Amino acid sequence: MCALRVPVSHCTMSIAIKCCCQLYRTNDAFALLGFCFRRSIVPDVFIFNALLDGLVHEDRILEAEMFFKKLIKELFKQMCALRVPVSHCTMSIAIKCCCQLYRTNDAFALLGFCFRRSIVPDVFIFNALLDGLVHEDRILEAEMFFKKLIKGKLCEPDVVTYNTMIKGALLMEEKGCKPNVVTYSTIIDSLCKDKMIDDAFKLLKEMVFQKGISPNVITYNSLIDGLCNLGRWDEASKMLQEMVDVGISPDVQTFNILVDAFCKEGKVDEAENAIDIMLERGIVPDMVTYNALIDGYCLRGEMSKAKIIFDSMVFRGLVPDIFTYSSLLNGYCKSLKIDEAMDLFNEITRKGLKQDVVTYNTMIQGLFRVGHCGAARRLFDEMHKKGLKPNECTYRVILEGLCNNHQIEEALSMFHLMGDSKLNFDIFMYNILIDGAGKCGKLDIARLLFEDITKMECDFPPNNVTYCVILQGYLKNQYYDDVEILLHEMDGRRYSLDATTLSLFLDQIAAGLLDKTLLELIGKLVPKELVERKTACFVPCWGWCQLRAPAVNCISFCFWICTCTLLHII
DNA sequence: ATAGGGTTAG
Repeated sequence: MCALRVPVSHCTMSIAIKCCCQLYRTNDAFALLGFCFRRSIVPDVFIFNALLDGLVHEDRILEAEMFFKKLIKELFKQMCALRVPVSHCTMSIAIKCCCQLYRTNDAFALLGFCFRRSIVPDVFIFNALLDGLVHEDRILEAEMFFKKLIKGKLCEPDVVTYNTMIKGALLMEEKGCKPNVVTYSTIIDSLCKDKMIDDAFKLLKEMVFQKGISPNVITYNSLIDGLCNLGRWDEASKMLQEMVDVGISPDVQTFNILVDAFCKEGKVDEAENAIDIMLERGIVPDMVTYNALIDGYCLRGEMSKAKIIFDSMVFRGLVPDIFTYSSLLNGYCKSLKIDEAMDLFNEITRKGLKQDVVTYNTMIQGLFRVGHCGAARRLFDEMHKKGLKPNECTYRVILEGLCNNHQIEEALSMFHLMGDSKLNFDIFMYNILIDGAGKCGKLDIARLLFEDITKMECDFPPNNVTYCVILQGYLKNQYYDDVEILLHEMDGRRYSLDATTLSLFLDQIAAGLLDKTLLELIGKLVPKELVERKTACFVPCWGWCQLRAPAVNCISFCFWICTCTLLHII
């Protein structure tokens, strides 16, 4: 193969090694492993397993044991010597390998290696470790590790994590150690937080009907919170009713969940209603209740009402905390009352409360909004001096602020600085910059950034927003060459157009800048749920269409309706 | 032992 220049891939080696092992020629397989290293082919868990399996087949158990112990050390030594980079992927494979071989302790040692090498473990690595513990019947340790992951926000658990934990709970029971309402509530709560509410209900059913364990007020609160966060209001109120029916009284936290959910939806009246019910039931609103309500008014820019709630809170003897001030600060900033915001910002320190990264982020954003870029930057420096570490949100706010104030070059240099400091920059940051560049008329920059993330091996592929903002950049700058390709790519990725992008398309088609044959393709990119909405709006919509673009025929009728709905024209 | 407040692109 080498003589014929047939490329020898990882797959080839994997097959060859497996083949040798099964033919009782493990020594030859080890020779091939050496070949892998020389060729910089990184062996994976299947290759290691084949080799170990081969040794075991040949009854070379001691060697297998030794091989395994050496494996990790040797592997890294060889890899380092050959300058094969020890990547995140290598560690992931090695850890998984250990776990599957009932060597979870070794796997945890490797986790330490990760931290020392500043390789950030991800959900796959944590899942492997959890699974390893469960496999070794170390369920309690698994449960502790799981809680540590959640509390320390070390990773976002995924469906595999939960399946492992559920499997663990079942295994626990088999061993005669029964999981109780706390075990189940812990898992249910994490499922709810991750919007996996249907799985949470599946687990609830299992808990109630198969294990005979009754949910408590905490279980209900978690479920109600999960439903509210998904906007599934009917089910949330059903749960609330069910809770009362089975004789569990909603407590202050239950109401706080409801108040907070109403406020976030902008339904402050309903939140006030909930507080009235609360008072009728003799439940005393606490700090969290007031903060939620204040935040609700601030989000709507109703600062005088927010202030009234603030006063009544103080009247009731509650001392406003950093959350209270932060909401008010956000409210003033959002309504562009920058002097009031600044006064409040200074008041925080006077009241003996500590400024944190959130209050700084809010204030910096506010200053950028009114164009006070210098003041915003000074605050950013001040934050540094105080030893407060800027987070991803800080950088987003600054990038967006600079872009909106036409300082795209500064934004770019800040972005590169972030890259050097190994801060996590993600698709959000790219979207902000692409959008900003497009708005500043720097389409070349927008295109370069877009190319950056569409070329192979980028950690984060462009998302729906990326496509929308790059398209907006193209349309605003009347550059149409790639528009159709981009739309096709969006279709292939099942992405959809948002209201802003749609309206830009509409306007330019109506103005004759873009060919109307694009409409069919655009129509495909309108979210389906909108197509099904309100047939009653057909008539006025059609009239509006003809008024704005008489040339449009009915191929894209649905598209037009959706556009109108999106733009709140009907 | 398990649950509830503040900042975040278009």
